[in-house]
Amino acid sequence: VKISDSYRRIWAVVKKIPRGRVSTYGEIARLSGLPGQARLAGYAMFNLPEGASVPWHRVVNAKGMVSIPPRRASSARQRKLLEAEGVVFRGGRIDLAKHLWPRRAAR
DNA sequence: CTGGTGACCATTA
DNA sequence: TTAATGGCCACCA
Repeated sequence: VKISDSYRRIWAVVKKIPRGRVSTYGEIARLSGLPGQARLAGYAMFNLPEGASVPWHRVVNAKGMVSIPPRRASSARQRKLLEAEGVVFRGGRIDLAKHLWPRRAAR
């Protein structure tokens, strides 16, 4: 399996997300030095090696929702894992203002 | 090489 | 508020 350098950088950033917090694909891409490549971040999660110590479940889309197609088993698992960490879902969405990592700088 | 796909996103209507 | 649109780009047949 060919693993690109971009994947490694993305995974390294995802590892930094603290328990009980979440980040978005776009944020992860930006923090990985790959601005505008949110889709690549999603691809990197999809292609995670089994058993990798990467908290993939703490990455959601910009709307604060689980972005894995419901037909995939990991979709329900992601929500379960997050709730177990204290992340609150409200109508299928997470309040990013409260759980997003890193915190948005005041603008 | 070309074209289709996707665990995305900001903008516009 | 939701829905469509265009941009993004690695991967694969």
